[in-house]
Amino acid sequence: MSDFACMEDWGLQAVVRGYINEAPTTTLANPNSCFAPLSGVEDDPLSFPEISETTTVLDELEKLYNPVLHPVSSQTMLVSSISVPKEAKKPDKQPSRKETATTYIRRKNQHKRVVQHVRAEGLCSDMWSWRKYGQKPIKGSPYPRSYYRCSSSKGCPARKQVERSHLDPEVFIITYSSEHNHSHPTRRNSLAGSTRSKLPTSRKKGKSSTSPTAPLMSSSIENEFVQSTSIKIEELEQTTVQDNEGNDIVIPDLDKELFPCLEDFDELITEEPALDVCFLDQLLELCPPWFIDNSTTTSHGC
DNA sequence: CGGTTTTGACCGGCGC
DNA sequence: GCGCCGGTCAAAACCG
Repeated sequence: MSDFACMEDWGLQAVVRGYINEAPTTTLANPNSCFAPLSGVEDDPLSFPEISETTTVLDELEKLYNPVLHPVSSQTMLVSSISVPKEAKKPDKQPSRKETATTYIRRKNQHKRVVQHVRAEGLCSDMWSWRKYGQKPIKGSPYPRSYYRCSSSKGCPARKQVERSHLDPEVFIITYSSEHNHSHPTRRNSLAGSTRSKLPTSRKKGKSSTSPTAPLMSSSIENEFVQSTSIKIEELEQTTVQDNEGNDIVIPDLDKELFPCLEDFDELITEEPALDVCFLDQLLELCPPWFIDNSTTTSHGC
């Protein structure tokens, strides 16, 4: 029986609110980082304003990014990424570091971190290949956290942490740290070892299966998503979404049609948080003149 | 053979 | 200084 059989009813705001209520000074950024290497955004002075009142801000953000998020959502990417400021203020009278997302995030290796809340089926959020190098039980959460490093290139400092939200097991919290020092891989290096049995088989050497990390979450399920990332991305030649009237709209492969390389696309979406304007403005620059001429001023029809 | 996952041990930061 | 805890290492096993 699948762990995700009942994973249908989680809403965007529920996820984001749940997080932000715990971390009131978080900053939204990079909402469509589905394609992005998730470079750190807290250094960017153009980052979104700080969120204090989550409900209205989130409502507006949702409206703001609807045109962009909808295609992303259709690829099961659900929620924007959240960047935690490097110098998270120590809240007054906060019980301890283990209580909030902000606190446990601001330990060592704090250069650039981007946190995503993604539903299980949305874990195909990047095209890098990752190698799991550790798993730890996290205090306060029934689910362990898995640690991945980029295996696309030797020496790549990129890291990724995946854990399930203890608030809702449907939601995976993905934390990226550091940046890739190489270009996007076109294919995974190897699939060897990536399709092992989901059920934890007893290890031959008598290593105890009573590890505190073992039964808490079937990491093989999580790994399956992580490993299938690049494959799923490769399969995304087109994306079909529905407009307000329920008509299917085929979203062209922007990477292939508009951007000479993915890095250009990454720069666009990481450098310009105000996607609804800046991103599309730059997009328009890349469009042929005849296309712009035929576009209305408000539709951002690209 | 070359890649992966698993998992116990170790290290270092942080709070008390 | 001590203990807790998160992050990483590394050996062993697994997989194509």
